[in-house]
Amino acid sequence: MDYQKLADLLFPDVPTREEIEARYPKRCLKEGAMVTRFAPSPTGFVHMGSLLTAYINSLMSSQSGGIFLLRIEDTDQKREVENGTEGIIRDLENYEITIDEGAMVGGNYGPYIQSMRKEIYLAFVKDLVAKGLAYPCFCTPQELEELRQIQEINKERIGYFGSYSKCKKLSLSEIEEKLKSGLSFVIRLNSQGDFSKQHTYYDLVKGEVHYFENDMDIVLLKSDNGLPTYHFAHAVDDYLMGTTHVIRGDEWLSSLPVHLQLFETLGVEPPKYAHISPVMKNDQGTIRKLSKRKDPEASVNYYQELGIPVEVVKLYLKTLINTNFEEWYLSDSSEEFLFSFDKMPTSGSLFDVEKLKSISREYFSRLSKEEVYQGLVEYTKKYDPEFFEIITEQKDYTLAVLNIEREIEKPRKDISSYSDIKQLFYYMYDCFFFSDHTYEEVAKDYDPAGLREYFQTTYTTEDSEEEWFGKLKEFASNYGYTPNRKEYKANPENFKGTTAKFCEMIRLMLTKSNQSPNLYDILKLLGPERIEKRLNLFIEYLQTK
RNA sequence: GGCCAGUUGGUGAAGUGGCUUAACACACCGCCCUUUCACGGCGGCAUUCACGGGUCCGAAUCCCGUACUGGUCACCA
Repeated sequence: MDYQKLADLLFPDVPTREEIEARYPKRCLKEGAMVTRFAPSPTGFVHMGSLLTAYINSLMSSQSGGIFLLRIEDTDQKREVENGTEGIIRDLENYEITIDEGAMVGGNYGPYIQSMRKEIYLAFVKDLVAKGLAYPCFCTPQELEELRQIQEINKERIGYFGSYSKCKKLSLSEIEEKLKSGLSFVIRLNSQGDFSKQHTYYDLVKGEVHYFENDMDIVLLKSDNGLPTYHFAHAVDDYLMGTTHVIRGDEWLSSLPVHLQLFETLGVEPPKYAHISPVMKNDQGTIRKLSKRKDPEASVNYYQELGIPVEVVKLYLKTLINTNFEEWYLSDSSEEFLFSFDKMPTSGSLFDVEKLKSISREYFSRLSKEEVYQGLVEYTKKYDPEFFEIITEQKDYTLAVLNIEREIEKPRKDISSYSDIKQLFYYMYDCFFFSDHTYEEVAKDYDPAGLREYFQTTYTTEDSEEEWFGKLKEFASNYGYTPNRKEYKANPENFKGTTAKFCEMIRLMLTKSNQSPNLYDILKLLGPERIEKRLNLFIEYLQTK
């Protein structure tokens, strides 16, 4: 068979492989620099699993001084979503994952959208056909279905291979005839693989994996639009784009033999592969992949709506990528942390929102009041306009509120998201305090007279915290609240309660809640006027009880 | 169903033949500190690494089998 003739017949006006290759010179990067890529379909959004993949790719390239590129795999038009690419880029931007080159960003190895690379794939396919390594197949979906059924009945492997590859046996004139009659065709690989031969591959994450050579004549070029299949596009693109490391989900592990074979057939070096395990979820006892459709926490927007900072999600992802990262982060080490493939988990890890929130609390506790304020402004602007108004009108006051037990050696760790803040500090704002909330349970023996007297005679805004507390104790003590717990425990009937009880009243009066940060700070910030109003309300409330 | 991979507390996991009476972190529990809640401190939480067998002086670590979980078997990526 004259393969060159066949190639010309099939693809008359297509550039040569050499012409294409000339456009993609070898990259000049320093030793060890990784060229990685994120290659999603343009489905319009990035979910937690793909964000993790993208992030690992980005991390590995940037820490090695390499390139991270974004390629859009839009060879399946059925999957395409309007503005799908923009959505992906927006999500990556939100997560501050920098794309060095790629779709909508540009670069010297483009185009980075596969549908725009049609002639490139054609050139490579033509080259393979001319070498007898690929051939046209005219089998209809019905024929393939029949073949599958036969193989199923015979308990054979399913696929287009060996003696089942009937189009491989077509003569040139037969092909010519079919073409003339306008039959549509795909281009298949003429597989040289031997399924009985086993090899070992060293995956960067999974370690040694064993596989058999591929002997299936897989489809390279699809019939409908002349676009390549994923497998072929992957080989061609990553070769031309100079990808050194393919980091992808481990659902691809089983097609690794095909991909390795494709690179071999093209006569080029394959990239190194790292197959990462998916993020899982325990769904009422069954463990499965985190699903965008079923799990709200799989959506990257979920965290933005909750007000969990991007940095926190990234921090959490980093702990999933390499668990020793967390130890490093907590240790405040000045040394740079380097991620490594062999520390990545080989089996899927469960996504733990509790852990993420804990990381978030730690993160928030390290922020300055300005940083929290800034983040809160951005968050409320989008998700809570009412609160936004209030905090921008009362900026300095809000700053002071946010600084309660912050910027000290052991700051509070009770904020896990921007949406927590309003709930945590509502009582610092009259508009919320007086409208939305009710007092938490009130003990029967609260003594409003004592409270009133305390504020009339003893409390002053001038005192330092120690002075304040000293005076409070003294006052409460004279009023029957002992500062001595043991004494109280021994003879409870002799006292109205302990200092704690007295503080409890103040706290309830100020916040309607029986838990809050340090009273001293709250009193000071609220100021005499607000205190007076709250005192009156509280006493009124107690009298109705 | 075939093939491939994985399986260490409630969770993420360290661990690569003796330094492991299994690190660290989250969660949980107890105590201490204390004006509440947090924070912080101290302690508890796997006598055992899915199960069964084997190799070895010695196994979570190596080998075999079983179970379970996941992935994959498209002109989808």
